Amino acid sequence: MGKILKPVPDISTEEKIKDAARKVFTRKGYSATRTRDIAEEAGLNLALLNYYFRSKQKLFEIVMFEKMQKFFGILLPILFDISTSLETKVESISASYIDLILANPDLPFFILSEIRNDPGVFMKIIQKKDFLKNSVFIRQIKEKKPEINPLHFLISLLGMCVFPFVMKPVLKKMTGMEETAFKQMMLERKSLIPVWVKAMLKVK
Amino acid sequence: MGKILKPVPDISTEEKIKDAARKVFTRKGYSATRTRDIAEEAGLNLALLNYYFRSKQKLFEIVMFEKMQKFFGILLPILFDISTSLETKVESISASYIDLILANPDLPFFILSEIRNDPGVFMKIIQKKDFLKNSVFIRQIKEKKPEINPLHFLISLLGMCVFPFVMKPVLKKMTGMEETAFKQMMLERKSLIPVWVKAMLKVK
DNA sequence: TTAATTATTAATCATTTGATTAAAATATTT
DNA sequence: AAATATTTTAATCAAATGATTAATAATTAA
Repeated sequence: MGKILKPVPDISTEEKIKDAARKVFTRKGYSATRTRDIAEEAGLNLALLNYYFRSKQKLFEIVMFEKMQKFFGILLPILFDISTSLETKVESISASYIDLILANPDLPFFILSEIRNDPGVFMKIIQKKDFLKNSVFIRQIKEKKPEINPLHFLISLLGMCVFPFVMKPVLKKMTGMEETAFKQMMLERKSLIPVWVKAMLKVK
Repeated sequence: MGKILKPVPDISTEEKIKDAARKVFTRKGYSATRTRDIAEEAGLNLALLNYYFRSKQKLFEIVMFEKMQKFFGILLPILFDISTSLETKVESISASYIDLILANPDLPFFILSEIRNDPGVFMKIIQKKDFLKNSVFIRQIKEKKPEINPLHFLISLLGMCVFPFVMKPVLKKMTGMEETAFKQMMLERKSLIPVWVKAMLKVK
């Protein structure tokens, strides 16, 4: 017998709410989320949401900001890395984006959806209008393919990495594919996409 | 003077409601749409929605079904066309998808979003689980690239066509790009994507 | 023209939902 | 231990929202 040595270090109420909010908001989006869903998910009284965070909106903003940092925090450092080659950047983006989304399947849809609903939320992450054009990545593409708008390649690269996750429900319905098979394909893409992008940059 | 010859043929109330519902549902999604938004958009009394269509849900299903037909009605005939080459199919898909979405900018996000919320709505369009695997398109790819899962190429093709529209709000914020410049880029992609896909199928 | 049917409106209902409050429980300080 | 501060709860509020109703207007049939 004997008393319990570690008296339940237990996660704080505030953090329980944020955890639940992350889960529900990213799965259902702001509009479809009820504050009661979050309270239930957290196993807490509804009033505690307003006690710790002032409103649904405020709680959402905290979650949204976190998620945006996750999503763009991977991309931006790579795009602006002066020490790596274009090829290396393409490999890094493929690998880290696919790994990130495999670990956070609802992330891309959530981000794209909420930025679409309110492009204003995006401001806190992205400062200047045209900072992307001066990125190392874009300049490296322009060097290799001066005749084509370099944005085309960034868009295609991101599309090949992210879009499969966005269309996953469609894909599953159309192919009968299971989750494990899907994940397997996404792992394959980590090495396929760089090969494809290199081919795209070389052609014509 | 003289009386009006055509005495306002005017669109029917029922159609006015559907028009408004199409617009509001596709822009905001099911959850964020208020029946009052639709009534206001149509310039009609709220009760008429329930008079002509039984409920918000029923009205939504009609719109959703239409939109799915639009979205998949383009893709499926091409994928199953036995009379065209793989190259032709890739060109058709690029061209017709990009044109379709340029004319209906909210379409892809709406479709992907609502299928994600309720994969059941998809059933009415897609019948068998694995019908895609037996499509001419997939077989043609398998012939040309037996060592890679042919789905990879379909996913990449669709990603390159559709994803730019899904990430448009992000793109605009990050580049300061205007609507006309965006459209211009999408027109360029109609010819770029087939070139890229061919290169992807050839490489390695 | 009158009667019957159909379409439209304003008012209202019942739920849902984000938020608040006052009391109770728990923890902290003195 | 008593006093004070903090956290949690149940009950409730007000506004929003999908839906209905009963009365009115417009159209069609007799």
